[in-house]
Amino acid sequence: MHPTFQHHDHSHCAGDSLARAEALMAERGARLTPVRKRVLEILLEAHKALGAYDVLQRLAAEGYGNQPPVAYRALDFLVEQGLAHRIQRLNAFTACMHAGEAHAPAFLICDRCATVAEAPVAPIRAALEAAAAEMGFAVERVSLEATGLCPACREAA
Amino acid sequence: MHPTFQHHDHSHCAGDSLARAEALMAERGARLTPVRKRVLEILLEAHKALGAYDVLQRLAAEGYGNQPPVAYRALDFLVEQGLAHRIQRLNAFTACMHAGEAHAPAFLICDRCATVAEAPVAPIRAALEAAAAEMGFAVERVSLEATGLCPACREAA
DNA sequence: CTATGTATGTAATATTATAACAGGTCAAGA
DNA sequence: TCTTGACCTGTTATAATATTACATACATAG
Repeated sequence: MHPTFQHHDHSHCAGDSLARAEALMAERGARLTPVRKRVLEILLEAHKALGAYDVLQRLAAEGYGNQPPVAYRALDFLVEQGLAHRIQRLNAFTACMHAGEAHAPAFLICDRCATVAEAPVAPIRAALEAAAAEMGFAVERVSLEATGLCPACREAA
Repeated sequence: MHPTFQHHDHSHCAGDSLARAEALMAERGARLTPVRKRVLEILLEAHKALGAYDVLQRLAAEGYGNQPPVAYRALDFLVEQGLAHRIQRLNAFTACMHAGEAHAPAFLICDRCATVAEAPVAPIRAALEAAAAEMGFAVERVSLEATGLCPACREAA
């Protein structure tokens, strides 16, 4: 089974990711400011897709600004930097589990518990780009999102 | 080059699709009422993704209801019946070019002109399902959307 | 220290989508 | 024929998501 769906010590993987993010940002000269860092932590802690307003609520509760742009800006920054992904289907955001690894993510979204896993699908992206090229279309960005039931919810059902 | 991106007599392909849609609905005992039919026509005529409110505006101009649910309900019906697709990335809808054919669509969305083409990617879906299955995840629905430049806009740029 | 670019805070508003209910249409069965 | 029930349409109201515009603060290079 994929790690995302296993029971695991969550504070661990969150801590690792955070450390990696800080290293990456330092390397790039990008600023992981307090708001941005906190937003990333929030996403990591949640370990599922959160809406911008969910994030905003938590920020506000901690003394950060409580207007939408505060959340959206931080989230946009994280997405640009590859530290988070936007899940179109859910109008929501999730922390990236492979920051810096240059991956072509596919998302598996559980309809029940809203857990989001990243599946490895580099070959799929290659196939799509080939098909598109044949049609004369130059692909820039791909989003591949599947809904269904994760192992846990599958058992429960 | 793919037909969608070629210059073509548009009223033709729209007419064909409409006829096919009517046949399909008759076969299934589903009701392609005037609003629904008109919405499908609007999508076919536009030949690109339209937002629900774009559709609504045109409906209202023609004497149909002018409140959001009028558009959303018709669009939802068309999507359920496989006569249209929802493009998550754009919060928009487009007529299906292969109604009734049981296809797993991938969408190629031009960043410039917003034209949307359906690319044939059945094998891709199969690959994704296999990868997901290995992780214990049961896929129900997939959306695969790529942005980039269509042939025409590519030349223009 | 001060000019510059970048980040944050806030108010206002735009865009997308749904809930809840009333009335109309139509076909099947009493 | 009349009634019933399913479904479609219309409308009001509101929720949820996202952006624009502008003011303020903050870091840092010159």
